[in-house]
Amino acid sequence: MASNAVMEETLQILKDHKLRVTPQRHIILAYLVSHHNHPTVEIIRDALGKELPNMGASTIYNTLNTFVDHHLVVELQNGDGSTHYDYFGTPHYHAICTNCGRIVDVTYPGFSDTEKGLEKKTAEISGYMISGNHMEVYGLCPECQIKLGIKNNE
Amino acid sequence: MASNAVMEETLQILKDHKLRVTPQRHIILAYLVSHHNHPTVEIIRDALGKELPNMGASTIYNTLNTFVDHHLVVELQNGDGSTHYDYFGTPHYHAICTNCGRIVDVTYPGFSDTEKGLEKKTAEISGYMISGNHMEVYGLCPECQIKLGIKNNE
DNA sequence: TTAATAGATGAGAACCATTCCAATGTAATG
DNA sequence: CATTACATTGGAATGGTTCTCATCTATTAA
Ligand SMILES: [Mn+2]
Ligand SMILES: [Mn+2]
Ligand SMILES: [Zn+2]
Ligand SMILES: [Zn+2]
Repeated sequence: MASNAVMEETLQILKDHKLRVTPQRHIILAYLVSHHNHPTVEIIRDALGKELPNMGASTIYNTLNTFVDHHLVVELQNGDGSTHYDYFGTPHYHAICTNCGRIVDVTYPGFSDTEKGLEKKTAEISGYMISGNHMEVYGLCPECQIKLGIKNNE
Repeated sequence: MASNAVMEETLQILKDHKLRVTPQRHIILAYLVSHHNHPTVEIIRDALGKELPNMGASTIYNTLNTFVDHHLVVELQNGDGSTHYDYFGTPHYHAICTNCGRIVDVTYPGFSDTEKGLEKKTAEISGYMISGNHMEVYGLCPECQIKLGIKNNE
């Protein structure tokens, strides 16, 4: 699906939730839809500073929290002290480097079944009414493996 | 396995890593081994205040971070702003209530296979050298379902 | 045992990501 | 237009965690 089709669809979700589509919300969402680097507030702020120089930090936090509340965006921690954000259009999970903090998307055929199975089992065992999940896998990214001399640079 | 056997075994792990077993480390570890309530630093501090009234907050943070570094303890966030800690003797994952923050342990026969499968797939796809994972499932705990009128109190 | 070194604790200061607040601005409603 | 509710902004406040450094304790060396 084209990026602007994704945008249209997502903006519609905001409207359906009776949220106003302000310029700030629009450009933050556009940034997240088109970048999958799992940015922090600071990175978003720097990237959008030219388009909306006066956008307050609290607006970015408010906006992202709103997106999270409506399940458009997920929050991630990689140990660097600040929260990372990710537009969650396509189901996936994350591999996080324990050395440099790099976060990469992962999915595979059948992942959805794994996920559904986990949620179903959890509901049965815990009695929780399940609304979602997060899976994270930790390890050394390929670059750090080389940097730390664990793997040879081929 | 008896609780003090678990303690002995875990203290040995500290010694193997050439870490000193101080009174502070001992009682914090004992607390975590015998409580599975996923406490915060504040809760640990209150609980142990009678045994070691002068224990500094920084000591608790240092100690817990050390345990985390050596994979004896895992950190959890439930959205209340502070980090929760969990002695991780037996592999399990967590169901977290999105309303009240309650964290409960979950496991089931075959969970280990699910986990191993996820790690293996992730290594193949991402090239990461995997060292661990975290799985969390979100939803409403049974009490909150009743409290919010979603489920009847039977 | 004593001396030297490294490791650990504790009190409080500092940090800093995030939230809160009050004032201002703007969109929706009718 | 008038009213109301929603959003943005900048700055202040918050608070969990880390940092600093003096003190203390365990370990090792002599
Ligand atoms: Mn992602
Ligand atoms: Mn647990
Ligand atoms: Zn890395
Ligand atoms: Zn609950």
